[in-house]
Amino acid sequence: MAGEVRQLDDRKLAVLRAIVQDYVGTEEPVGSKALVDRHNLGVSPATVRNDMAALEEEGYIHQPHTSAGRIPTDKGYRLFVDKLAEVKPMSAPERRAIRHFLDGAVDLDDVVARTVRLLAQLTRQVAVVQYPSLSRSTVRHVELVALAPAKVMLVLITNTGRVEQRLVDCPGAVGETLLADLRARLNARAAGQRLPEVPGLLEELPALFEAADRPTVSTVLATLFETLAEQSEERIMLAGTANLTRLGHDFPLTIQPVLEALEEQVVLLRLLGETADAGMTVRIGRENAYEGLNSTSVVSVGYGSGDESVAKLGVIGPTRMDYPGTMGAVRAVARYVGQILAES
Amino acid sequence: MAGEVRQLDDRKLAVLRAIVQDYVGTEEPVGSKALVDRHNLGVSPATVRNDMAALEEEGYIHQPHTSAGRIPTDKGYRLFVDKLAEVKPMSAPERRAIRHFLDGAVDLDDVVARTVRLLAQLTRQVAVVQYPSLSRSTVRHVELVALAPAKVMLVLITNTGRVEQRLVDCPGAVGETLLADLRARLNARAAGQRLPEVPGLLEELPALFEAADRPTVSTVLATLFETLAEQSEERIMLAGTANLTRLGHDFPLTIQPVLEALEEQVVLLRLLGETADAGMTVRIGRENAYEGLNSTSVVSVGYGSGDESVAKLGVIGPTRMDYPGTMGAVRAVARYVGQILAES
DNA sequence: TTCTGGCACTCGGGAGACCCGAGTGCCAAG
DNA sequence: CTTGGCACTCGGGTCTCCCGAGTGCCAGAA
Repeated sequence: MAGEVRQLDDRKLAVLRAIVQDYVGTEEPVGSKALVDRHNLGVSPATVRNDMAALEEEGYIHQPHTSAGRIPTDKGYRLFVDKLAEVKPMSAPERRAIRHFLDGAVDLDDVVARTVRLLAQLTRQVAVVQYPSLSRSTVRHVELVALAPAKVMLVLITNTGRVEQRLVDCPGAVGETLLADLRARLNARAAGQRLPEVPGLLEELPALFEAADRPTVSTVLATLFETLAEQSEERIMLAGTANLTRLGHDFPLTIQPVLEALEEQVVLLRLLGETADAGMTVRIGRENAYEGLNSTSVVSVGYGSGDESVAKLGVIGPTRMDYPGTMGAVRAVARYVGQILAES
Repeated sequence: MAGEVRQLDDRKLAVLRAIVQDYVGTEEPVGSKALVDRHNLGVSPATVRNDMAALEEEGYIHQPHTSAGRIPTDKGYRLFVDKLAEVKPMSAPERRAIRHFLDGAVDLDDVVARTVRLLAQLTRQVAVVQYPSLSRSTVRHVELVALAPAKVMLVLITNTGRVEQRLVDCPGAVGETLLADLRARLNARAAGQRLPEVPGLLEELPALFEAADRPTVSTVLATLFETLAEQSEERIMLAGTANLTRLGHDFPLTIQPVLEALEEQVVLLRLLGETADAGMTVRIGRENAYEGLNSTSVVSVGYGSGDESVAKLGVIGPTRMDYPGTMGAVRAVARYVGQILAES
């Protein structure tokens, strides 16, 4: 008993796989008879019952009540996902549809909006897409534009195609030469650098200017830093909440905390933040830190324009979900979004 | 019978008011006995029953089944809202809380985000805020910035504080003098004008430039027009979907279409679009065009920085809602948002 | 050993039967 | 016009009963 991990033989694994598949399909506890009927396991129900007893002993499946069929536990799903399931690739028409749908996007926000809707539609679950985070992206260009004597517009362009702008109220009038000088120096130091590192690189910049100009320079820099900080607050878009209504019987109890979680961007961000940098992450039931999501699973993956993943996307659904299909859809969508980003 | 509109006497109206109030409070059909107990109408239950029969005859209330209490119909709520309800003003502490919460906003998007969450919290329903529409706002400034020989950044600033930018790939290198010239002419014609009118005003602009420069000018203008058009696509933010779970018994049937409606920005936009320009609009039950919202009411109002309303906000909840309170909250929030916008 | 058929047992949940009580409509008297 | 009285209705909670899917165990077969 203590610490002893028994090896499950192949047939027991096959039984577990069958249980998961049937349960996901029917949403009803599955019994030994039904199993042998629907999968040709080559053994009798009695044998399956013995295997089931063993699986239950090990905590992979569970009986709602005596004289009912079995349903997989979180641990059972975990084993299924880790060992028994093949990610189901999208069919060619599906891939074409994804491609086509995403190709219509006009700008970054539109890509994200389309992605999230697409994912919700494909998986028939709740889809979440985190925007490309600025913290990993780099400065492509900083532009300064005089709008009025003491008003300057600051524009930050990143390599991910994001453009952010701010109006700066300067302490005094700003000459065009000063502006040009500042712009040149800013870009010389910041261009190509990662956003979070920029403030450090610009620290002694004011010292290079004449004393009279320093307040202006400092003001502009302060606004720039603010923009950098604010924008690395990551944003989230979601879709498919209506799919929650298909959850089933214990409905109101389940949906309430989920909806609440979905409204808390912080929760969602943390959820996606736990995604491994490489490969797909599947968090099943109680593996999710947030307890409102204890009966849901989260399938998430990083995506990005190059090899590097700059942001995450994923799907939230009941633990009783079609893992192979969902994982296939998530992976495919992430891949195509990456391609789109790389092209633009 | 035919076409004859009977005048309801004061007591019948009082009975209707009491029915609405009680039903909103208890969510249960209200009977004659309970009514006289909770409101001192000065008459006996039997009398109330007669009045109820009359009200039912006129279609203001309705009996789920014989031997049950009455519940208001859409028509009943309509009469209640039009004639019987006073908008309930927010209390001083509430007003202070609203003010305080909104004052923390850092930019326009933040104002909208805070507003929608605040409204959801105050009303405990689903809140919807439409962004200040660009179609009514005017051009404050158009800026052109050369980023690379053939790359120009176009920035549009509106009087509502919105800033939109686009990168323009020009057919050839763009000189600084051309850019300055174009910028000056653009602003001379467009500044202060309403966005939808701008394209018309700039029509013959290319003709004023030398033939060699015209392709560039046209390209820039095309992008500008595109930005104007795209951005008058109005955007929407919503919050409080978790409040839908408090809807009650016939739950899954009700919530599904509502969630679907909420995901369709088009539906929401149309919904808010039906808001009257002045004053508050209340659409009750089947008065809503979209049939998924047949058992919900929408309370909406325009808001804006000046007298003019530039956008709409509102609340979606069950027909059985607290109209005076909801209307009070919606009005108060709209007013404060307007003030915030006016200040910035 | 491992599998299989047989068998007694369990128990969730659906189908009826039943009853309570809130609420009604109507009527006759005040 | 209002009121108290009264017979009637019927939704929905409770209780019981029963069915059948599913189980665990055991003894015999492979």
